[in-house]
Amino acid sequence: MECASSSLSASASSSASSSLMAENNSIGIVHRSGEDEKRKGGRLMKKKMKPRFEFQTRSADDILDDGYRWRKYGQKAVKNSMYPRSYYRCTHHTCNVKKQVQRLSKDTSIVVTTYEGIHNHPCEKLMETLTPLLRQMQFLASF
DNA sequence: CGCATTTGACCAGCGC
DNA sequence: GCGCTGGTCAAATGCG
Repeated sequence: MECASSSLSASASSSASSSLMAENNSIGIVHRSGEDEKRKGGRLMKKKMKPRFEFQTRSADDILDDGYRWRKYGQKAVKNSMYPRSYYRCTHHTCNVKKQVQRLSKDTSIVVTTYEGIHNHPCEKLMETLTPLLRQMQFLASF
C-alpha cells in the first residue's frame, strides 16, 4: 500500500536542517484503529474512517517527510500536551489521507504522528527521487 | 503567480 | 439543557 512506510525522506524539500534526523529515528506502530468519520465543522464526512496508524518518531521537527506532500489544515492546543496538535492532509485529490502530529508533554523530542487512511496514489516525491535512479538502472540493464 | 501555511470561527458529540 | 472539547473549514497572508 504505502511505499513511504520506510520513511526514507530524501529531504529535498523542506527541513533543510534535517541533519538531526541522523540521530535516531525510532518508529513503531502504537495503535491501530478501525473506522470513524462524522459530520463536523459544518462539513459532512462519511461515517467510516480508514485504518489509523500511530507512529512515535523521535525528531525535533514535526514536519516528517514520508514522501508525500502534506498541507496543514488546522492546529489546536491539547490539554495533555500543552503543545498544539497539528492536522495535516494529503494534497492529492484522489488521496483523502489525513495525518495529525502531536508532541508528547513528557518528551518534547518525541512526536506522535497518526496516519489516517491509505494513499491511493504513487508517491510523487519518492518517484521523483527514484526516477533518475530507475533510468540509470534501465540503462545499465540494457547491457 | 501559485501554493502552502496561518488564525479564527463554527459545529457536532458528549459530559455534567 | 448548557457548556466544553475536539475537529474542520474558509479566507488571508507570506514565501518560493
